[in-house]
Amino acid sequence: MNKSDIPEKIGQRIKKLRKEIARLRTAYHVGNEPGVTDDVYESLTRELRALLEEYPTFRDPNAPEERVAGRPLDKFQKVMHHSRMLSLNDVFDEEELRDWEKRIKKLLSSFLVVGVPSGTPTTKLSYFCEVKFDGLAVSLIYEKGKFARGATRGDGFVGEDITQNLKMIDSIPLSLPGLVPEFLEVRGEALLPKDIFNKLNKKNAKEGKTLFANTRNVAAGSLRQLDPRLVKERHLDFMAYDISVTADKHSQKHQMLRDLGFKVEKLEAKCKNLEEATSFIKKFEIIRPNFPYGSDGIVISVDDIEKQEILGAVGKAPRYMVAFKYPAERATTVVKEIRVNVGRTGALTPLAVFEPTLVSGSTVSKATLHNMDQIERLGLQIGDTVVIEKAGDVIPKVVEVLTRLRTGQEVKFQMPKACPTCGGKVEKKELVAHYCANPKCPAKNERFLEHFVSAFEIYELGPKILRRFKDEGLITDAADIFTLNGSDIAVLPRFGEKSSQNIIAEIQKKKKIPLHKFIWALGILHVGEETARDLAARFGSLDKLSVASIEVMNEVENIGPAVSASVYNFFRDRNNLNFIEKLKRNGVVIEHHKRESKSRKLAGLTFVLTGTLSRMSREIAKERIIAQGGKVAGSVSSNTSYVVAGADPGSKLAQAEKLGVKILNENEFLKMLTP
DNA sequence: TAGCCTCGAGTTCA
DNA sequence: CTCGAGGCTA
Repeated sequence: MNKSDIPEKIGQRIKKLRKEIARLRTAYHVGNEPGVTDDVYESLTRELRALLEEYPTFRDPNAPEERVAGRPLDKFQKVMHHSRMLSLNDVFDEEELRDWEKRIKKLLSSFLVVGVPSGTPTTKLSYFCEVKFDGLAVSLIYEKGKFARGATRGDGFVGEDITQNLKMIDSIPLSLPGLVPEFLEVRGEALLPKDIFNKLNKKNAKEGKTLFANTRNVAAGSLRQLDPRLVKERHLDFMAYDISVTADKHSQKHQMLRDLGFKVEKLEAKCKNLEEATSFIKKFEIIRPNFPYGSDGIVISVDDIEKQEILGAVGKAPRYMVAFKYPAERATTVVKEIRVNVGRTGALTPLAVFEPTLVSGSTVSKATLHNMDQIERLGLQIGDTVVIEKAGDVIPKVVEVLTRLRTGQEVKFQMPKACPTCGGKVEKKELVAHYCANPKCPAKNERFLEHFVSAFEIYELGPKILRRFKDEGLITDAADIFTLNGSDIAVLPRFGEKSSQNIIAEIQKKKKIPLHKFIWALGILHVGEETARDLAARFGSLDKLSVASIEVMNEVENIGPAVSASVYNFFRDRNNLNFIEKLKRNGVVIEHHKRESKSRKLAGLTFVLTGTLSRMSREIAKERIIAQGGKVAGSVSSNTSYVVAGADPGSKLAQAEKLGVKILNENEFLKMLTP
């Protein structure tokens, strides 16, 4: 929200947020409604809190966000906890973590060292880091070594007695070995492993039932079941993290729990300082996606229990412990503007611009909306609050519009009637796409230049440099690139002698180009990398291709009427022929298509590459597969022969596993490549 | 002619 | 990565 917004608007936003948050809360508790996930709920709550912080006048002691936690349900017996079950304060980045350290050090110094003025940092603090599980906090009571009672956290003071259900969890010991205190309390998290969650959802999908949103919902839902047999079927797990015995260090308690036969996560760290804690946080961030249990963060505590006691708790959270929360997978934000980009073909693509928002570890400020249809499907208007996520953890995507948060001030978006860059006429071709009809549109030309140099693999010429060359009048079309000389470039500010020489050398090196790359570079409508290869293989030279009839082209595999017409028309256009002539004049040499190489050992096989290969780039891997008669596809299907998985593989690996496609690691793949 | 599969084109952030 | 559309197949 903008600071210049008048308070009245803020007040309305707060009201709307409160209402929607309340609605989501009941939907979650009563109706098990999927769709909107916890992330969305939390994202909205965060906005509300931030607004209230800035505009405290809107605070309302009776508002739902001031309530500490949900009330215990009536179905189960209520039990009083022996000591309050605290929850944790959250920090969302390193800076907030350092602020926390500053606060506790200041507190400790004023308590510990008499005579030292408060504010002086104490000696070093050591920390303990552990995984924060995404489950349900549970307290277990052991009397004379026997499991006597177990309860949920409830509101922290009073929880629900779910002893019967907890007994169904195999990893909760019913009796403890050796000599143990007469009364013992163990705290930990009841949760559902991810693989069981996935199986459960697969089964639900098969039976047409609604899917569970996440592992925590299942764990919480299961433990609320009145029939313990249902709980047994769910195969819940229990991870312990605290025990009511005296110890010097929190880390020692973990060891005691292990000795007593509790399951305690192995991944933990004793840290000498906050830097070590941060590196543990970073380490787990990488592991997290493949971690067997759901987790949304790391718990960092002051390891020394004596110091913990000095620090104590404020409100419902201890001061000696914080939860570092990883950024959510989904977040909400407000669409400020819908911008329109012009592509190489003149296609107009709308782009949503919104307040920079942290999602899945990076700050996102825009997302493509593809086309008008997509906007209508979403029902998106400018000013709407939307849910965003990152598809495959990379590309931002608008998932949904929260129409309930509308103020009535939203503005409907319309495709411009004129091209946003050149003012040219906009035509609606086919069903959905809009195009700028002006052949001289500067945006179109720029996109074409970028495409052209990337097909020629002239890596030194990025979009920014191309643009400058164009603005400075060094080039008017793509063919001019090949007659550039070093002194022209070196004149420009911020270009040195060396960098201009590099650019020139690179361009000269790339003058020779294989036929298929050249065809691709021309940017013929419907002719991409693959089709260009097919054409090159069939016709062998540009001259033959340029005179080919529609009928002959139609005979080529994978080429139908739309493509052949487009190619045919391209070579009947005088401008295009002139352009090709100019390229040749300027020194471009088109290598004739080489006959298939001797090795055809990969013929008939289709590969899909995912992740990073250590010994070669993806581009080279692709070339080598094709050189041996194989094919490379972009996505995994039942037709895929092999998926080659490098480091950090993407979702394609999971897809391969699902479809039972064979997976190769880099070494196996290399073996297959060498004849 | 419907329903796959593939390709093309446009896209984001660090 | 995603959407639309071209090409192939049943």
